[in-house]
Amino acid sequence: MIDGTSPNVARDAGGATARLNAFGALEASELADLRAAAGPERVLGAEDTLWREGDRLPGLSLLVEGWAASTMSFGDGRRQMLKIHLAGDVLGMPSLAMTAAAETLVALSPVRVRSLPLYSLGHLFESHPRLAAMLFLVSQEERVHLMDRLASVGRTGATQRLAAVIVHLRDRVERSFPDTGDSFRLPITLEDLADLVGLDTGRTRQALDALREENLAGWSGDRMTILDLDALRRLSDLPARQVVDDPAWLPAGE
Amino acid sequence: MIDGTSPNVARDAGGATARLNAFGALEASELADLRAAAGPERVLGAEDTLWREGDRLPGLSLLVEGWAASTMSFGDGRRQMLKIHLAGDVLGMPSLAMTAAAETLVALSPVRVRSLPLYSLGHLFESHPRLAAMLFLVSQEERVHLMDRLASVGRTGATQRLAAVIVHLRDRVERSFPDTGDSFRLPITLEDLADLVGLDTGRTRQALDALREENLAGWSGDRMTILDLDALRRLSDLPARQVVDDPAWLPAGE
DNA sequence: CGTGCACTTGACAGCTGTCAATGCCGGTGG
DNA sequence: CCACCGGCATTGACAGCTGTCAAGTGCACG
Repeated sequence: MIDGTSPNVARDAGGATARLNAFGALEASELADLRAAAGPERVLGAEDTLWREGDRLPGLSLLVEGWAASTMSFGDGRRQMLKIHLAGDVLGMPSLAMTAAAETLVALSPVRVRSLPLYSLGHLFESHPRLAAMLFLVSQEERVHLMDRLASVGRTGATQRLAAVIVHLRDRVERSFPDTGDSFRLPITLEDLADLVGLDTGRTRQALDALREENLAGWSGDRMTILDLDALRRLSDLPARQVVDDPAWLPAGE
Repeated sequence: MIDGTSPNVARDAGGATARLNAFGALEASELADLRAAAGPERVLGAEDTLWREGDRLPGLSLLVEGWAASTMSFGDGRRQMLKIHLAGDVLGMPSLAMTAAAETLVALSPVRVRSLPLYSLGHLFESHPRLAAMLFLVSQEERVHLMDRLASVGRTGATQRLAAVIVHLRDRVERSFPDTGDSFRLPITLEDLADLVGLDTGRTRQALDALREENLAGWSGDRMTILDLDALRRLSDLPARQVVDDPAWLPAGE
């Protein structure tokens, strides 16, 4: 592995199963076809760009290992980080609906990715309806995540926003790597974190200090440590989202 | 019709086709099954609630006619409006991934809705993969929309944010009702608009005045009038998103 | 030992939210 | 018909929060 902190739970089928399994166990034939569809692994370095907003989307990518981020930039250079992607995430789905990529995708650390050709997506909807429905559900989950972020950024102040981001991150890391303790690696710069929260670096530092001061969370070097998750969540004022287990309406596997 | 301003383009199959047709024409059998799956029409009054965040989601709803909004509220009463729904929208999809509804859904005007039972969603993925893929694409489009909003709210000031919201609204109204001119009905209160943009009513009024001052847009009573769309879009600093026409990878219709 | 990059800190202006006072309008009840 | 009331909109004062900018620090790298 490139990096010592990514357990291989996400490697089953090139990084896709960690997220999909949340909505029900994958069957053997589904897994096999997923494996077959994904292209060979490619390795990219930190700060490499998979694609830029405005580009024609080259296709979907499965993030097998490492950290990546999607961002949107404004004309004056301001940048909003939309999401940090972890191993197991499928990259590029939103832009499928558009003629040009809506987001820029950059590696935050060295990453390993496998591309997923578009025709195989069509095949997937035809041959594996249950798998397609799971992909659909992952997208709905992302929508909820974005809605949470929008509400947080639109209606709360610096510290509260930062708390929300940290809690979200922790929940996602925990779900991908269930054995994560109260601290996880977060290999980004302060400016990246500021872009993620929607603040400048000065205010982000202040907010971090505030969280540290109240023994809620600490960030040193590239490691985020949660000191009081419940209090952080209360501060963020967002409910703990619980992903549905195995929706009754899912088509049966074949 | 309840209200004089909604053309019936969206009524083909109970409100779903306006959005789905964007990604390719629906076939006869697809249409017929959609029609059959949707429940009877229900009429709700303005300010009626379809469901509240935290509720168990009663199921999907097709918005046949009228305006609705999804919102998220914080403990202290602050509220973020996530989206204004138009006739043709499918309501409730994000919460499918969760055990409890993530958003509150309220009618902004009298509305007509048809419920779409969950088991029929499973059937849809099995029997109409092409239709399922279109529903998938609609979700991706929504993700891009949320990403745009997040970037706008996170990184731009009051007037710019308001401009972005107005442009987004116009684009969506225009797409659902192609014969819309430079003005459309927007039956919401100033406070609703403020909740949508992520501002208070005072600042929203100021921003509206600023747009009016520069002959970009005007809002009087319940009607929004676009005076200079290009300038508005430039101000918002978000690219004009172009929805993909007929993706090559879509499964063939049967 | 220099150079560059990221981080830290602080002053300051500008923007935004809160709050309160006022006006407007439609609906209700006398 | 008229007085009253409640909801919504408008406006302004004010404090507080946030972004910009600049200077200084520490560290990794060459």
